[in-house]
Amino acid sequence: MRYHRYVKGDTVTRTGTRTEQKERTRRTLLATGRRLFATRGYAGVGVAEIVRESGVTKGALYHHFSGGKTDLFRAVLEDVHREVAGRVAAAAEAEGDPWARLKAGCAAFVAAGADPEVQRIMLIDGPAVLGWNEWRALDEAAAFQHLTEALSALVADGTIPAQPVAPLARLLSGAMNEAALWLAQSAPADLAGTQAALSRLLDALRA
Amino acid sequence: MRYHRYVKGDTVTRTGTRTEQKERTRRTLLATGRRLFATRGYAGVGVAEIVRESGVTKGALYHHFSGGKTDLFRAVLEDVHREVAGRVAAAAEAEGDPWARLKAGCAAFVAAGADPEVQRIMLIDGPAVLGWNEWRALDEAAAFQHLTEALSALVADGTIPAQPVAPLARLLSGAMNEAALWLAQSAPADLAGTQAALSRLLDALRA
DNA sequence: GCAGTTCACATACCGACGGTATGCGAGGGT
DNA sequence: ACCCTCGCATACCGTCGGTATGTGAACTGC
Repeated sequence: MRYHRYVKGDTVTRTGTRTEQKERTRRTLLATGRRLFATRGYAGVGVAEIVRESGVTKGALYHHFSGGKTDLFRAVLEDVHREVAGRVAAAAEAEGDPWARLKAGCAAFVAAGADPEVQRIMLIDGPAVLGWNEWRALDEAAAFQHLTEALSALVADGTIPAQPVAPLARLLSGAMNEAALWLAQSAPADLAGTQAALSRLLDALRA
Repeated sequence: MRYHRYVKGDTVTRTGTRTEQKERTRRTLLATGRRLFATRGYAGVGVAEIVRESGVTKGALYHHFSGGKTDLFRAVLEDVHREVAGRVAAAAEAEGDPWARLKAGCAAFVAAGADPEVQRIMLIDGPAVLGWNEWRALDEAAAFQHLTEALSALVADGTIPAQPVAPLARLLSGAMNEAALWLAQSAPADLAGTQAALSRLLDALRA
């Protein structure tokens, strides 16, 4: 029941069954990678540093993420995407009518994206590291889907004039991405102004 | 009046004065870098390949761009930004009234961004390589400025309700960036739909 | 038109980094 | 109690970005 790591110099002792330990190592790598990627960017951090701060070696990293640094980043990005999507969904579902849901979801997205940690990973390095196609696929499965659904509902009930929702959703998604990027590196005073501008933009969509 | 390059094996002969030759080398490096960065991305191309295809060595590259690969990319990105800004300005100035200028400029930007070469460099790798702050500064000096001026004019003449133009410009800029990204990797049929959605979004801004 | 200087490169070399092949030893099934 | 599994550790390699130094043609002043 004890996991004894094979180490040359000293002997590191770890606890738990093998699957527990595996999961713990994986989570540690994900957490360390996320922290480092967020603070210094994908290109600015090496795998040596990631494994060092995780208390493991490169062997462990490549065992869990066969694609190496890129695979680890992908996993981190997926986590971030899920987290943001969760926040957006929670904010939206707290509201009753479709219009309020849309505005709450958009505000939540901008607020979430304003987190610098989310930012650098999701909006800056994500497309560059994985390529825009793969990044888009991840986004599609996360927050973007909520946006499309909300817009569809609003078109269905006549709040927004009939039109294809897909291109509109892309435009709004891009607008909010940019808003989040701006907020992360400006005075917090701009948050109100940006949210207000977004709110006006959304209001303008109503017939 | 002849420039004789010092080479071990064979002897490459070049023509022109020293400043002419310098400028030619610089332009060649810029052109090669732009082509390679556009097709395979910043991380996907090495300096060895750039200088090989340029017919020079690393010494030349580091002589012209002391910051190395990053500096070359920055210079390429500035070129691309200038080019896009030029296209946008030309399209806008061809129109008479401010509203038509805005719409023409936006359409031109989306069309320009749809060029995959512009795309990868300006919208994907740009922020990741140089950092968002520096990227933003370049964009600010280029196409983004035209957008802000156009919006200011429309607010001044009452076409658009009075409001701070800066955050609105950022939202629209982000929307158009995303639109361009989408267009570059989708069927050309989507261009019409996206342009239509953007047009509707802009129309919605009018009081 | 010649001597000395400049400078636009070429060459050689280095450290760092991402990736891989292999070894090991504690779980865990039988 | 045995052996196989597998989650790592260790050692090693190729590549790549960057740098220090050399070189000779283009310029400068006399």
